[in-house]
Amino acid sequence: MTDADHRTLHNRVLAALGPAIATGEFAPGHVFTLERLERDYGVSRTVAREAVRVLESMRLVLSRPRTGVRVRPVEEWSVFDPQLIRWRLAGPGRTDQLRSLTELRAAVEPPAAAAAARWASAEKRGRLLAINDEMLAAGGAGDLETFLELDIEFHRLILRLSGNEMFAGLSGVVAEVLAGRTAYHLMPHHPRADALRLHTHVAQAVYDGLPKVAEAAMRAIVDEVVEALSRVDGPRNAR
Amino acid sequence: MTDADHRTLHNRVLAALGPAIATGEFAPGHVFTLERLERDYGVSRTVAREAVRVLESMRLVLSRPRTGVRVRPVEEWSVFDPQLIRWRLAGPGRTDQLRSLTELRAAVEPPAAAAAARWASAEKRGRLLAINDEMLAAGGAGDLETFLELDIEFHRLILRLSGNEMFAGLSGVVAEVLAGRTAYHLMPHHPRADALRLHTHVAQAVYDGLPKVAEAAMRAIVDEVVEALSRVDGPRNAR
DNA sequence: GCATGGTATTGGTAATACTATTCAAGAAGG
DNA sequence: CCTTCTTGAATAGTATTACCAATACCATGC
Repeated sequence: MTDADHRTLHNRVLAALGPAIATGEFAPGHVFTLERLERDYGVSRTVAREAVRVLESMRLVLSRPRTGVRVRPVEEWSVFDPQLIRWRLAGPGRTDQLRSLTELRAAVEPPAAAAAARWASAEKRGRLLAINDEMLAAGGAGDLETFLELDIEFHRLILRLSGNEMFAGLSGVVAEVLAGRTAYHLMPHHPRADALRLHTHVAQAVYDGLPKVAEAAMRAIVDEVVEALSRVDGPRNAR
Repeated sequence: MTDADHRTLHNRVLAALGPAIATGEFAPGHVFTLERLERDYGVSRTVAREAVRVLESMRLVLSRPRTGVRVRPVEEWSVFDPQLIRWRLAGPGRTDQLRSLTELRAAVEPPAAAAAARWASAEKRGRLLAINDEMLAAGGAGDLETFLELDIEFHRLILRLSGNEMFAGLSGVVAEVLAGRTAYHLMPHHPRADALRLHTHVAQAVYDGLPKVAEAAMRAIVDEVVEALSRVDGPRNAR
């Protein structure tokens, strides 16, 4: 959610340069030099180099002597880098990014719910029921802001309870997606009654240790989310 | 597959420091200074800082004045960073990493196969059948090396054909897993007849534009892989 | 076509000044 | 006494600058 620490200069350069590359303003193949960065952002060579090194580790650019810094083809980018995801969500490609992330959610969350039902400890499974209760309350009261927070917490907890580090590593991404689809008004941001019921099913199934039920309920949730995104944003091929 | 470019000094520092952190030798909470890096690796301050910046962008460490560079808790790491995944696969935690990545594969590849069947163009779907033919040939001839290469290419193509950037972004990871489980001898590296048949089903279903069939066949493949990993490596709770 | 050398640009070092953060000592107040 | 707040020094990262080395592109000329 929070952007990278802007206290350091190289992060400020990244905050300008990263989005420029991520949104395609500096398209793949585009070349710039360190000196250019020094002039454009009024920073020293050291700082410019640090920024480039970070972009390099994200596989956004390639730096070579005599050539300069070249933007790499999109297929080579580390598209799972949280920073890069945030940059793309903030730019004009946010709809595409949101769609691909939502499809990723739809793939991962059902198995994650199943794993949580199988492996999670009793105490933590209880927390899921508690959050669900709060969600029902906030949803009924029409308090959309806290509902969003609880929704994020619910899905984050499922991913953590799965006991799989990779699944858990997606919790930040899922939070971005949940926040993003309301922030960008791409979804009807009204908690629907059937969605709420399905969350209860997931929580209860995880609590009762029923992997298949948890997986099916979660799949119903995410499939509906993918559907809703198509309705609002147009079907996939019509982009 | 290939490690990061070792031509630059900061990458050589990373090649030593990264694995040390990734494998827990430098545990979370551990603190070191730039001066320490300068002395240990015989590099200048500039190079040491560049290495730290990269680790920082992977969320492995936090650098603060007066404190030094502190290793962050594992839950905060960017576990999808390809570099980090490679470091962990090379260390003592490779079994756990392989298991979590395999579960990730199992979650993502079936939906990816379905998406490929829905959206991919005719020409590229044909390539899938061709690779499958080669796989059958190599498998029959007992040529395990080229079989592995083709297997990697097969799964990479599915992920690319899905038309989802995030799925496609996992193709490198899947390649690591496929290569890793034979390299570390954690799998019986004999292509099984039923696995081969299932690959054919996937290729044919994608070619014929049958998402549900492609998804089911792929799910059969990856579920068997997860099963096999449990058999060889022990069930998940007995780690 | 192919060698070859000039040159632009990054790679790396070193010295130095600045700045943020911590921590301890001491003062002020309860 | 004990607690809390201020103050200041020590420490380590942050940033700048200048300079030399290495590299790889590219034009030139054979």
